Amino acid sequence: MAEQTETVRRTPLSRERVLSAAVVLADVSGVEPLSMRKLAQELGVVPMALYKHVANKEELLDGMVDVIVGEVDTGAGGEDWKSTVRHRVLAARRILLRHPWARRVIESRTNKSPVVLEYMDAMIGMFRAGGFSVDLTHHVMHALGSRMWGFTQEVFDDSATAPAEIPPAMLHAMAEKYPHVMAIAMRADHDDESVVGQGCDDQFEFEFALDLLLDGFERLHEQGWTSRRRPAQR
Amino acid sequence: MAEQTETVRRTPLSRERVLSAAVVLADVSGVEPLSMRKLAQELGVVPMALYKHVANKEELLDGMVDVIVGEVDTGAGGEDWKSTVRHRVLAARRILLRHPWARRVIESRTNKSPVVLEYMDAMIGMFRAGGFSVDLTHHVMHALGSRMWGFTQEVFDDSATAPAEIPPAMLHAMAEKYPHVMAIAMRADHDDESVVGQGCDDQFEFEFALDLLLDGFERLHEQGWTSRRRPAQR
DNA sequence: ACCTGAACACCGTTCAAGT
DNA sequence: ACCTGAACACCGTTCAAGT
Repeated sequence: MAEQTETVRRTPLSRERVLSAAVVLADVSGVEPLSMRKLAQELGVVPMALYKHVANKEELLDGMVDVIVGEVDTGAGGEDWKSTVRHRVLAARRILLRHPWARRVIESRTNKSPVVLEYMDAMIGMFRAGGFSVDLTHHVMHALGSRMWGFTQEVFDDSATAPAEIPPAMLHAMAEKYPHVMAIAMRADHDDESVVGQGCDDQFEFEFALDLLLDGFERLHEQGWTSRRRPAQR
Repeated sequence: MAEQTETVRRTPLSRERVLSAAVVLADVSGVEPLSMRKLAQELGVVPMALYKHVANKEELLDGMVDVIVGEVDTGAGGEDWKSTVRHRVLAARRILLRHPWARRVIESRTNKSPVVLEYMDAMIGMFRAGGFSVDLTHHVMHALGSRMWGFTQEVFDDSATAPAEIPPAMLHAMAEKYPHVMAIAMRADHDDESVVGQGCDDQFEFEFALDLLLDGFERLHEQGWTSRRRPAQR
């Protein structure tokens, strides 16, 4: 019996095994319910055994981010800086969409791991290779923000306001209180055949904003922008 | 003695008192350590007493966001849609900077409260009043994202990589591994007198990105953009 | 030296027992 | 009917006792 238990735990615990098990667990049921204790149980190990491979839960989360960032396809650039950046960001997005919890965790990390620094360094390098000044690149990276990881905080979630099971009386009341929100949720455009409550195409929204930013960056670069002048003042 | 205790609790508990106490507590020591139990203690009340005014901790957080959003100065618009939006966003930012925890909490909310819906409705209305189509406004709101609340996730935090107490040997090693990150952290521009590690001006970065977006929105609007065509394709 | 069970100091929330 | 103490089912992590 004790022997069989030994057999089950054949593969010894390692940082990698801990991290990938954590990623799988988060993929399956989210990060919030992910606990050191549950992770240990999943690995058939006593909770304290984890602390041999990660100092604490914070470091576990750091490691999980590294796993995800490591999955991003860094091959296949483009011809110019713009398509290179675009490709990398969309490659990151593909990974992030597979690990929805990663968005929140990446945002909560304060210490940048070597893996994360390397990713950012590469992205900065793309702008520099495109001839961007250190100055402009700096601001451009800030403007890009979390979009460089392929995600945005969807703070405008009209799918929640969308039709579904909402009773007509309530819809009517909402349309009176929040006419603009409802107009968008309903996509009721006068000069167009209205498609009611079709939800959002997140990928389209992401690329819309990404391209808007990249176009803006390009314009500033071409104008030889420096931080002496503000973008609003041309 | 029992009488005095009564006297101390003079003002009866109310939803408002619970929420504002929670906001104060979060301002002082952050949201993470904020617990129902500590909040109750702060109010001189048994933990369960809170549940008379908020259904659970989620609803407490919802309410806290409402308090913050309610603080945003909604007066004083501008002449055109652009300056109106700009003013509102920067007004929101002023409030958010006073409640640093609110950023994270706003992002974590999935249910939009009436207060939040009203804020978004007003913002959508600003674009609509500026002549924006429902279609364009929809995408523009997505592109604005959390920036409509006056904050961005500062995922590119070079203050962490900045000088401070980092030993020169380590700085040198980092400059070899992450040359681009360090170049930006050091602000070492060749064709300019280099100012070493001055940290970031968050307000400048915020306005830089905000204006970049607003300029982009304006351009699309003037071009009569519709979602049939993608922004990258002009 | 390594490993780990029990313990500590917390949580949010339920529930039954008190008034 | 209202209020609340105790309890439940969890946490992350420390630590001392076992091997």
